[in-house]
Amino acid sequence: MATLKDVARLAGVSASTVSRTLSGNIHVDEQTQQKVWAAIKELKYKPNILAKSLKEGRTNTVALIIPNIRNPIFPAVTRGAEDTARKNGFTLILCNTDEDLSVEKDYIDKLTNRWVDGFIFATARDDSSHIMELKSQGIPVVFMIRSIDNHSDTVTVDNRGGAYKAVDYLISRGCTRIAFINGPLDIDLYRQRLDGYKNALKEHGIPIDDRLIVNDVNDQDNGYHAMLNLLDKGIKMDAVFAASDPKAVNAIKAIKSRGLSVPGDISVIGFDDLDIATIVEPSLTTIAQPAYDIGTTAMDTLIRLIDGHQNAKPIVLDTHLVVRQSVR
Amino acid sequence: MATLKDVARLAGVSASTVSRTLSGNIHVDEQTQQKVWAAIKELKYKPNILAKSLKEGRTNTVALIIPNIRNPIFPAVTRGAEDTARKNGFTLILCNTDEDLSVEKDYIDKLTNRWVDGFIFATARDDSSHIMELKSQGIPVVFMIRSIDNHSDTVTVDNRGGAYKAVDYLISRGCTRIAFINGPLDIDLYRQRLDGYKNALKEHGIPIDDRLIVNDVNDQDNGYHAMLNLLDKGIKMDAVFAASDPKAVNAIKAIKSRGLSVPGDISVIGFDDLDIATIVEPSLTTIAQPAYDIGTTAMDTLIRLIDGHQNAKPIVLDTHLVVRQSVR
DNA sequence: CTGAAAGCGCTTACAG
DNA sequence: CTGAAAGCGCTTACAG
Repeated sequence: MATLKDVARLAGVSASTVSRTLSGNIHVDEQTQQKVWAAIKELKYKPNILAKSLKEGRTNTVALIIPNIRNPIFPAVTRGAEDTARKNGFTLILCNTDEDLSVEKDYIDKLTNRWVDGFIFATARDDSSHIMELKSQGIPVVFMIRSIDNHSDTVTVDNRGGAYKAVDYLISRGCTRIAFINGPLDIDLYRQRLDGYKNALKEHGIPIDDRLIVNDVNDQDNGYHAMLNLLDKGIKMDAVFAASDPKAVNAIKAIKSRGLSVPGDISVIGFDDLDIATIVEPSLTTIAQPAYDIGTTAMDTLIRLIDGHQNAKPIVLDTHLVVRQSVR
Repeated sequence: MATLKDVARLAGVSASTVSRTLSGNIHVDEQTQQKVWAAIKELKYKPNILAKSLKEGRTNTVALIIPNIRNPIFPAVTRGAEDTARKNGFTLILCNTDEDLSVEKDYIDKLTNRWVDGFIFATARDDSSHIMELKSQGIPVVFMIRSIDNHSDTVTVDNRGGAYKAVDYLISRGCTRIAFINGPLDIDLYRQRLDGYKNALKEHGIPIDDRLIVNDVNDQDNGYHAMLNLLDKGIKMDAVFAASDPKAVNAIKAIKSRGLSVPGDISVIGFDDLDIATIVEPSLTTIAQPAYDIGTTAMDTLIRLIDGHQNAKPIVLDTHLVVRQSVR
């Protein structure tokens, strides 16, 4: 492949001049420019980005670390992050960890070393001290969807409020025995949704029954057996709040598999508003989060950080109720 | 951040020696190594991968270009590609084009310039001459899922055979008026599936009725209105073969929306075997493709290419019928 | 407006 | 086994 020097030689100028006409921010004589461009075309020259980045100390590349590419919420969020990255001249590297900490650490190791200008993490858990360490080294880091504490470079949704809305809606439809299928509590958003669930019950004077709460549902089973369990124990319930749409879909499957009907016997409400919410039957009533906007906002925040600005406050986006057929 | 030189200075050795103890393939005195490692630890030194790659002319990074991250077949395939990349010490950059040629060209421009050692494309169309040009420049390129001609570095599925199986099965269940909801014909796999569809009909002596064939269904609508149209025209049919699971799901939605039942009035069969096949009601009978294996095989093929080997033949993986509830 | 030179942070023949 | 030097392909003060 042709290099800067090859172009310079063919055009009869110095390497500096080629570099300058390429960058465009220093004046180069018209005549000279013509010769340079001609040489570039003839040699099909493309600058070596590695060399450029090494010199400039910046790659215009950012990494987005997601925990599970097969959970559709992440592709949805990714689209927003991608579009915003592109709009600002950044390339996005997408890394999927499958919730595996060692995979995540490998990616960080590889990418930290000047490959990328910054990170967005959608993988934070309470034990993510390795990410905090990155941050403390001065590497731009933004937390998205999940966060580990209240620092400023964070884009999340109002999980407490969203969960409250879900449960409040169920209660308004006459439900009083409301089960909660929740994710692992070492992820803050599940703690927050649990809070919202409890708050709503309390405010309506409905006692909290711990037997109705299942935390720590993992990604493999994703609520199917958790729901089956609840059903088979004979615990009375008239509704289920699932902390994500995939969990809600699995809960519906489980309920049906026991010969019960949704929402006839048990109402189900989810959290996300993914495509599957309109595929499952009955279609899923759920709390919508603005996936695309989460992505764009997180990327904007990261780019500001890379450009040396400070971000004032954590950003918390709103959720809203989408009523479909799964609540009576 | 600390550099090689900083480490060398602290350890009281030359940069060469640090580099050698790091690489591990040239003998360095035990004593010296100890000093070097101590310095590395103390300074928290991490090598600058940019500089390393520039020198070595290789980044151990590969790009996977996919057309639509929200179509679950691509996340599924990506997992396989990722795992194989990691196993071989490569980092995977995932790029989503949203079927937009200009986005694709931007990615190629940026990544070709030494960012990546090779590409896997799942985006090939008949007009993808820009990809062939990459190949002709000697850059390792593998086609996956979609291909543009029969060259060796290609991992696809037996689309003709798969489509044949689908239609053959419908016929075996007594269907004779079989509609076909297909994708754009400038993508080879849809031409092949069309071939398989026609072959199966011919072999069973069933006339081909062009009014039953809808090609060029795009990703936005993805079959919903195509199906509605077919229904509203009053064209008689007892089955639908959809060229992908998302299209099949949308066809089912459309059929139901007209008050007809699946499979009572119309049987539906898909192609993919994604999670949504078990979410939709009735659960979807479909032709399964080995998504994860496609990913691993494509990545293996690319890595062989990067390592300077030739790949003998195009790889064509098999499909199989998964019977569920959507065919009577 | 342009060129020669230094340097980004590595690796690797070349000597010893 | 180890060091000094050259070089990967760029960019950018420094001179002129």
